[in-house]
Amino acid sequence: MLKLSKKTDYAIILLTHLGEMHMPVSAQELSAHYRLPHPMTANILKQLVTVGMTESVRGQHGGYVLARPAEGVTLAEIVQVMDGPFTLVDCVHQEEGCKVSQCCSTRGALIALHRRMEQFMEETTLASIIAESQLDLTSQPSQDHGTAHLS
Amino acid sequence: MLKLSKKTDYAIILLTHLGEMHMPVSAQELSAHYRLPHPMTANILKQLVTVGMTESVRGQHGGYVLARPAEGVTLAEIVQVMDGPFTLVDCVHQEEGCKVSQCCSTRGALIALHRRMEQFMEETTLASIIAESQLDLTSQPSQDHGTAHLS
DNA sequence: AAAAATAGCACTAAACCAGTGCGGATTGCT
DNA sequence: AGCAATCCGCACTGGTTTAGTGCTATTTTT
Repeated sequence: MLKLSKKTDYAIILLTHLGEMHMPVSAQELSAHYRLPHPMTANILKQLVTVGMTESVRGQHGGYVLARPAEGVTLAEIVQVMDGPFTLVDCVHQEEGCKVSQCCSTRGALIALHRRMEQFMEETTLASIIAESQLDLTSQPSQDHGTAHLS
Repeated sequence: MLKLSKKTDYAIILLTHLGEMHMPVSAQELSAHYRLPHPMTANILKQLVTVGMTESVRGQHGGYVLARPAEGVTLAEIVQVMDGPFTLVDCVHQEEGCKVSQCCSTRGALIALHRRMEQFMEETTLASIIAESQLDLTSQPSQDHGTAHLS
């Protein structure tokens, strides 16, 4: 299915939240705020620590902070960490072409789509997500979830 | 996982092939040519008939043909038929916003990515895939028919 | 009648996803 | 010192999806 996994989706939401804060936020708070199952939230945050995207503060009033500025965290990286390497179709990463390359006409088109997605995800950072959401807040409260700013 | 299912991938390949031919091609021939499991191939082609993308010719020397000109069959449609509706994240299709919309900053960016992918898939037709592959043909003398991991 | 092909079902094994649980370590507060 | 909040690391489970298989019937050509 051409779909982000829930874990990836959650990770994006959580990281974006951390990017807006400048003090540790606990898994507890995050799961309550977004109504996500607490163990899920905790697992995701733990995983993000192990790959160096967040840092943790232990003990009471502890929590998580972004390990790097929000400008430096791309959507591509988040997807890669949570979902594994992005591979629209397997042959994208088979450098010498698939085994039936001389009769398969579709590789070019699929790789083109793959590249476009990849590029968009590379360009989109937590900072740009935050910036866009700020715009929406000022213009319209809830209709017409502003789209095109990133396009 | 952000990936096309194998069935979708196979469908694209098979339809592209049919788009290049102008006579019925049997499931037998197709599965042999691309080294795909025959029952798989047959199932996919049958499914494509039921949704009106291909037509079948029964009996000896029968097979499948495109039901419509290759210009009118989009990648979006194929994905939709084989994989179900394209939904990068669930909230893309929740018109009134997700339950935490007022605190979720990420919807805009994900919808932007979704729209881009959708647009590319709408623009890409079997005809354009075929056209592109014709260009590549000028430089591919590979002669390897090992296993068929095309996707 | 035999052969080649599609039609329509139903089934299975394996992988993956989403979510849960628990015992332990670390820190802050009282 | 003791307690509570919090992170840490690992393992487990139930359910869904994917990929692939099988069988019987029907249609058409030779």
